[in-house]
Amino acid sequence: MNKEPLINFIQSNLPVSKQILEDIAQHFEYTTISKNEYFLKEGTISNNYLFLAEGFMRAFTHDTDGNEVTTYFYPNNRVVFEASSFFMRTISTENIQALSDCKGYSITFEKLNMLFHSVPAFREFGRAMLVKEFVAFKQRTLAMINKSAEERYANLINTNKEIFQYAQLKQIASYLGVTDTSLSRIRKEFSKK
Amino acid sequence: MNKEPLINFIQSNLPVSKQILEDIAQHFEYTTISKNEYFLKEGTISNNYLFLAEGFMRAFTHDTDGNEVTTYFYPNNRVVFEASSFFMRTISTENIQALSDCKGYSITFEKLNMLFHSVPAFREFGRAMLVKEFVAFKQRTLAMINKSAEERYANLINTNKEIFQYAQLKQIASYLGVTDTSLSRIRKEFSKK
DNA sequence: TTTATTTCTTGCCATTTGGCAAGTGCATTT
DNA sequence: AAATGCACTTGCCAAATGGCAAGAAATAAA
Repeated sequence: MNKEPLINFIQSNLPVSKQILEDIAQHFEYTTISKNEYFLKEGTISNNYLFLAEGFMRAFTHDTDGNEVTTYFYPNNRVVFEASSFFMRTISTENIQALSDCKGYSITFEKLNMLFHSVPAFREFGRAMLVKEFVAFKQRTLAMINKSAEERYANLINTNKEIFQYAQLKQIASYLGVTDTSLSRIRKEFSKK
Repeated sequence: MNKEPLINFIQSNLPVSKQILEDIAQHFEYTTISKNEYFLKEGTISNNYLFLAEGFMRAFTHDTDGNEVTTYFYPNNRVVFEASSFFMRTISTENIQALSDCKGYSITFEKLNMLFHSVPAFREFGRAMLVKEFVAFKQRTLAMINKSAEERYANLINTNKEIFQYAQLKQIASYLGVTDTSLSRIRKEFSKK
């Protein structure tokens, strides 16, 4: 079983020896998730931390009216986890679903903590991933406040074009904070330019 | 120097012995910040992690047009830090400013890491604070997407009334993602009910 | 291929929010 | 007390976005 993608990813975020990397990677296990299946279901406690080597996923929750709201998209070469449920052991209000067939390497909460304990340097990695997600959310909040829907759309298409390849309009719309109707129009306007 | 508030706060988030608590608290130092002064200035690397015992603060940044956007309010009995700059050692794009005279206990990045190392259980505390902030931002993003300005206002006044005591309208407006004009109107509508 | 189903687009109009400028109220200064 | 400066409010109108329903296009099923 080839864990190169995982090892490369960790290495690019944490400068440690090849030996330690192997040691860390060994505790992750190969995982596949078929298109439309769930990595996490709301109502459960998340117990898996995943490095997504191939594929595409999205997180979503339901608003007070019961509508799906996409909260995040996960391209490959990223870690996928729901911070609050996974680390705080609380019941998740979010779902994480594969939008294409996915392959990756996952580790349980218990094992991850064991690794944090036995490989102190790896804690930095864990923290970095957490902070990274945090920053992404902060920026998104900020964009929601001071960018127009069209600007948010433009930014998304410029930085994450692959989203449009995997997700459907409605899912992207709720992520951008507009209705699918509006997104359709924005798209039209945008294509004129 | 009485560190009771700090000790009580840590204890409420982490079940460890009185002895360990004292040990942790001993590394924090008493800090005061006068009204309108800065705990963090954009352009610098944040090096302090603060437990705010008394007072009220806000974080803000500037949007692309140069306008101030309030990104967070910090009531007392909370920790105050800018995750990305503090933990990743990056230059902050945010300011954190005292909205009233503040008192608290702060610790440097270096010392905090030393504590995480020497008191393993305390790492859980650090992670919990990070996740807590994260969750708060997620919820705010969600609210920006699927709540009207009036609902966001109603929620804020119900859960954080003290904000209205310390912050001015314009600061609250940018936090809620509306103009001060609109907030003024929302407020008027709201008071009718 | 034909039919059925789902996704996306569009027209029409309503609602929300913004922009600007004038006005009011309160506090500080002189 | 008068003048100045902020913070906040309000009126008027414009711009952005939403809601609904019908239609077009794409996709899946028969």
